[in-house]
Amino acid sequence: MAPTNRTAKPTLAQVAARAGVSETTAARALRGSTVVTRDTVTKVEKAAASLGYLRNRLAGALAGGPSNQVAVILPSLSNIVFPDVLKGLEDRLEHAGFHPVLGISNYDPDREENLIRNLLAWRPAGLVIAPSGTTDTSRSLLRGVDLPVVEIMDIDTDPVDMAVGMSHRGAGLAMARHLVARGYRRCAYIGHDLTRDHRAAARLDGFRAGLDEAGLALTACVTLPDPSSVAQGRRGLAQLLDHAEIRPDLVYFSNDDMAVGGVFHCMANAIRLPEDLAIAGFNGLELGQSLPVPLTTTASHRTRIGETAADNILMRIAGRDTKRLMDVGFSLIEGGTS
Amino acid sequence: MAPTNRTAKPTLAQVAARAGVSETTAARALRGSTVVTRDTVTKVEKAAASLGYLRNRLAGALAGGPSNQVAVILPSLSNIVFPDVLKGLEDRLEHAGFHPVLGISNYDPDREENLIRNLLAWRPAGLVIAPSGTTDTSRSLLRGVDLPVVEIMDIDTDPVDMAVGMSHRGAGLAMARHLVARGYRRCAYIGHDLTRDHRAAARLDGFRAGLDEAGLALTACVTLPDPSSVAQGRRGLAQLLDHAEIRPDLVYFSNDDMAVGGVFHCMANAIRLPEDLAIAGFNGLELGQSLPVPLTTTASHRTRIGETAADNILMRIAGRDTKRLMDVGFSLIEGGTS
DNA sequence: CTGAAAGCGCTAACAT
DNA sequence: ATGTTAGCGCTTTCAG
Repeated sequence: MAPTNRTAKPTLAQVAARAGVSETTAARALRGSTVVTRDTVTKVEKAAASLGYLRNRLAGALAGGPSNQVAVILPSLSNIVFPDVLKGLEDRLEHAGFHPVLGISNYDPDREENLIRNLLAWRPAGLVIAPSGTTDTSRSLLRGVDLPVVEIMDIDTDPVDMAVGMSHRGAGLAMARHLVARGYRRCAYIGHDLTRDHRAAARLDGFRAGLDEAGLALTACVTLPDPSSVAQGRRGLAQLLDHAEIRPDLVYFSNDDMAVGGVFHCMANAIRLPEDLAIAGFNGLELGQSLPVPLTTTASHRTRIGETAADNILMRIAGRDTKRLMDVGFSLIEGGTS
Repeated sequence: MAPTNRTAKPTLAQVAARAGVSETTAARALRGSTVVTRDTVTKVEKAAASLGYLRNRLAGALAGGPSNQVAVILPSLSNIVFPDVLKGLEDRLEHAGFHPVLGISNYDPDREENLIRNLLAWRPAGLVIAPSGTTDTSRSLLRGVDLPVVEIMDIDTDPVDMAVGMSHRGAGLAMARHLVARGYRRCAYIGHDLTRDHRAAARLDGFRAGLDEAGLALTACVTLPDPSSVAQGRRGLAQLLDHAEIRPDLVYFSNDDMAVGGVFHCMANAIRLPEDLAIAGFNGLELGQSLPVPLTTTASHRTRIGETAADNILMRIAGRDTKRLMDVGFSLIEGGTS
């Protein structure tokens, strides 16, 4: 009853032998093929259990069976944004018996290219990637493979296969229009490292366009070299208010982490929100909405992006058709900080 | 120069043929074996590139080559804690050319057991698990395999192979002693679902023991049925202050997310910290330390746990010896909320 | 409903 | 330094 040997893994052949059937039948029984007799299934299952048999999917996948691995490439795990996406992905994959194989590109296109190559070497059933300045080589690698590929987060560019996300430029634009309509005129921006995070850059671009429509321009634009964080946002606002020639009536932050830092700076310095200063962020994190005064921001539907990406990978594996572009949209949250 | 065919993946045999060498030599060249002539390496690499060859690790691993996959099983991705661990893991694995294959148990022992089985079927080079009430079957599965296994987060129980983490009971105990020494006497507790999160339960247990040493007991103990969150913490404190018969001078929260919610409740209701009420959390998240008044809490070294786990998996793969128990410790952060 | 044969693409031995 | 041989453990044909 106990596994006989801790090193030599029992094989299907051994299970078959013990059950007194052929390897083929044993395989069919174990995978729940309907053609096998209930009787044989029981026999084989008993044999497998008694040997402590553990299916070897390496062999299975090599022999032409399906893989249940999906390569997932994300730029970072440092704030909650990508874990939220991953959660959505994992959840749907899990329910279908699939597993994500993870790679973190750290916003580095070369590392990303490497990851693609390494993960494809495992012949996954699909690939999901949140691109970070993808190289031509990367794109041609992805184009050359015969498996469903979903590019996530962004739908502003033309995907190799499928894309799930939202328009970041559109989100920045919508926020600018909204704030201009509410009467803000002296808008400043505080962001993190934009050369790496091109989606944040797209939002800023859209925001600028929205101001421009009203004949306005940013009164100040601070970008800090480090990744976004609450501490960074707090520091950024302190710096901006110290040095800016024009005192802004609103600050648009590159994301909610940064914006919450701004809110904390205001709290600590008796700057009233939104009377003295308005603040807006991006993402719609729970954190921002739980503040004493909820943050004005744009909700990005991160988990839904993950779920939709997974669902479409799974659909394609099942042989069904999918759309090329899936826009999960965004929603403006009118909080109390503006 | 372009990949010849998008479906039929070129094999090593084809590369070898085109380079005019044997399969073995081609393999050696491609994997950077030192015995091959620089000349042949060039030839083979050229052939591989021209065919758009992509290594098939399924075949390699099946044939006895090394796997570079490491199974990783975590209970959740919903707050930043496990993503932080995963980040540490991924970072170190990545640098060694390894990839995590992920499973999320959702704090469900049965799902965990399933994940173990499914992930082991891919014959990973190692396995890292943050157990959630692991079943006997799970433990015997893990004991029966021939690969390095690290149980992470907790070192309060005896590991199957290796364990990396800290004593959660110890953290609760240390916090209680610290707060008692600072003069707090009416301590309450607010937590999330403890039946699922046994590490939070261990902290509470330690905290109680610490109070007990001073002849004290919790004046109130609220546990909410849902997962932890800022909103939940805020609600919990509101509820506690409404209903508690004894007004506490301190509330220990199950973690920082919850504690930050408590801080927000105080801010919104003009409850002064720490004069009217003191608050303590657990984890040492950046969020809590960026508050206008930094949170009193215990720093758990989450990323370090991930890094250490990965390092030890890698050491064992390299054939080196490792310790059974690795305590990364914790550190008390004396913030301004106590 | 079950079985026999062939082979997935690679790597580790063992030659040479 | 390179080649030959023999599988790894399974799944897919194709036959009964």
